[in-house]
Amino acid sequence: MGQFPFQRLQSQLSELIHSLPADSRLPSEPDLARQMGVSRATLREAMRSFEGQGMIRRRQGVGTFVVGKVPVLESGLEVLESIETLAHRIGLSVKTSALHVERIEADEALARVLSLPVNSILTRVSRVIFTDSRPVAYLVDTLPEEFLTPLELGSGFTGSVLDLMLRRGSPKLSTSRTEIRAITASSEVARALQVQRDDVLLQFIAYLYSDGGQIVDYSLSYFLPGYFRFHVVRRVG
Amino acid sequence: MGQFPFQRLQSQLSELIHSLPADSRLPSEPDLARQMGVSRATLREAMRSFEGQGMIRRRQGVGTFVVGKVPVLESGLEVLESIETLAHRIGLSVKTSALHVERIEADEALARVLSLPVNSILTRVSRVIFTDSRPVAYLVDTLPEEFLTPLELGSGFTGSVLDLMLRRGSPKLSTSRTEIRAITASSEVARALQVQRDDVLLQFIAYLYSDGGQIVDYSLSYFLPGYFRFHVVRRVG
DNA sequence: CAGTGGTCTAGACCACACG
DNA sequence: GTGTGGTCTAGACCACTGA
Repeated sequence: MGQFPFQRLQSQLSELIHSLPADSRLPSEPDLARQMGVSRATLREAMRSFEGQGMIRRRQGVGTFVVGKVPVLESGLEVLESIETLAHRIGLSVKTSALHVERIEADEALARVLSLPVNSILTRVSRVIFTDSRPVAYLVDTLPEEFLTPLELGSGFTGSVLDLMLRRGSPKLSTSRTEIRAITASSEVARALQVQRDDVLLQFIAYLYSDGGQIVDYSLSYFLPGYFRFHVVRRVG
Repeated sequence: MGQFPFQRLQSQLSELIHSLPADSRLPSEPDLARQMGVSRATLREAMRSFEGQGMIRRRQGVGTFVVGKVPVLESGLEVLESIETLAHRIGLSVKTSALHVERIEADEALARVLSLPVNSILTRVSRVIFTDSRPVAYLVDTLPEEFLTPLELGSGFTGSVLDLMLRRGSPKLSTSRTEIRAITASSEVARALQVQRDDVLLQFIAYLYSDGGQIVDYSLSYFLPGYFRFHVVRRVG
């Protein structure tokens, strides 16, 4: 056995993956491990990075597949827009699924971020965005009941709280302060996005303000790298 | 044995870590695995996420330590500034180490991003930023020799190409287009930042333009989450 | 040198998808 | 049921640190 099984493995796997057509299936893990002359644990560890780069996709009970070119949702961060609007502008088709609307009470942490008393009534909207028959973003909006009640969400509601407010025209919105983080997927988010626990994600934590300076919406967004490309133009000095 | 060793493990470990004072050492991995009633592999997998969150730090040959509160470098993305300038503005002390300056030739990929002929002479400046006696950022600048030669870098050069150009006053700089990604650490970057391979990092890919529209500098930046907090103010519609 | 974290192995059992 | 990926185990050896 070589002294650096891991690096050798990665290049071997890279060649194998690139040599196969899109959507084709790789050998099963036990078979592939035997072929490569390593244990299954080592094989899986090496595969992790390829999955993180979006080159392969593993589906439990089915197999491991080569991923072809994927549509990319590219956007500047200067202007706030919904994923739906972004996709439409680019000419890409996205679908909302797993749309859930809940009525919840503010715990201490939520009360603090929304500047409200504890136990205030809130509306929570969570949803998963699909494109290319794959979940690529998981979005959770939390906002005071005064701005949105579950009852207001009739048919035709796509899940975008931002678009709904813009369509409604009230409250008047001004800006969103968005923090950008790199994180690993929790069990909950991993399930929603059909990735492994501990896979890398881009996270936005956003506070949306009305033109009166009030916090209208607190949102958490999780994006699959590879399907999104965010950029910002920074001025010097 | 319980049916979900992993989740139980995580909460047990979380309690243990929080119950210990900063900088204290955890039991060795074999000991801890025995105490928790799991195999060492499972223990290490659970520890990964804590390390990713910056709660613990593992050092080969030494041990695993609880990390206390760490200084955070917070910054908006609207304005481009060097890490040194940012740290100074916040009142934090950072040190540059592993400063390397090379003279290289543009390969095909570099030539394309810098809009130059292949084999053009380039200057590459790479460095690691320390704070709190820990590497927290790894920065690589690549730029045409006409803008910076290795010879220009006398003593007092901190490593910031941006600051040097601003001090020098030429070329005149306008904006930087910065792409923001969540990635896992390659072996090279992992070594520089003293983290595990596959640990999550925030990456900036930046193109710095002169006011003539020419690309002056192409930079890759890798940030340890937990030590940096980047945000952007987005306007609506 | 002894002790630590980093890597790897061979095998087992589980949860899941699909015929 | 059969075969897949997901998880876990017990043990081994390596690379590194610091006394």
